[in-house]
Amino acid sequence: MTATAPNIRRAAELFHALSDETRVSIVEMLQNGERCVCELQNALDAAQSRLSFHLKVLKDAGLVIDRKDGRWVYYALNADAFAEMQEALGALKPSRRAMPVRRGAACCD
Amino acid sequence: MTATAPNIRRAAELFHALSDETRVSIVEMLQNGERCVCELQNALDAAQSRLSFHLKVLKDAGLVIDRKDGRWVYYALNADAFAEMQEALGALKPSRRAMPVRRGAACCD
DNA sequence: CTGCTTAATCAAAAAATATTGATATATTGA
DNA sequence: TCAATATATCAATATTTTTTGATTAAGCAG
Repeated sequence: MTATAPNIRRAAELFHALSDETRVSIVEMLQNGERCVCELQNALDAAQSRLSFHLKVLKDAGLVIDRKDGRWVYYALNADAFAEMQEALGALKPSRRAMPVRRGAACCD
Repeated sequence: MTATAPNIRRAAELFHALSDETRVSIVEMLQNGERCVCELQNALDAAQSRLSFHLKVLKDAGLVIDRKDGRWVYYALNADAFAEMQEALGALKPSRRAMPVRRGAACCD
């Protein structure tokens, strides 16, 4: 039992992709449609290679897709991955019938 | 403009809290009600100080609350933070009317 | 009190991530 | 063809996280 269930691994990967402010900002910018790297660069005032790095993290996690057009590369959000994330989050959030307090029984013996 | 909007910072903090497999596993265990540290320890087969560390990350982000009872400390999920996370995610996911492809206009000049 | 048990904290080491600056590749326009 | 532009990638460094092994504090049973 050293391995982690794949869904847990995947959930962590997805959340990890959004665990950084720069990446959240990128996603926020892409919220209303695709943008090329240089637009993001201007808007976020981030060095080119830094942006490239974060875009790769997002892309590896599947949260964005890219499309090359001439010398530009346009990035856009991938709705499927966001849906996947919502499911993952839904599966983790406290269930309606979780016992809030467990009286009496000791936990460890 | 060095500072990040607080909601972006907060979103990253929340996602960060779930960006690690151990922490996702902890949350999954707490899904059905509170557990004391030693129970988590047994179930996850993790060293005590390691678990304590991850519980602290979750607690600092507000995702869990703790309750001391005798020599045990019980941890439980905090529904409010999960709701907050769902909102954050909802705000980031592609909007229904996002232009999928922007034809024509060059991006940078 | 004394001795166990639970759990937090701390310091050091290890591992993973992020940033920077340089270089490489592809595309376009002159 | 040549120069300029957009972007990816790489290597080195810096920074942040995570793990580990003590140590500490508090609660409880004898």
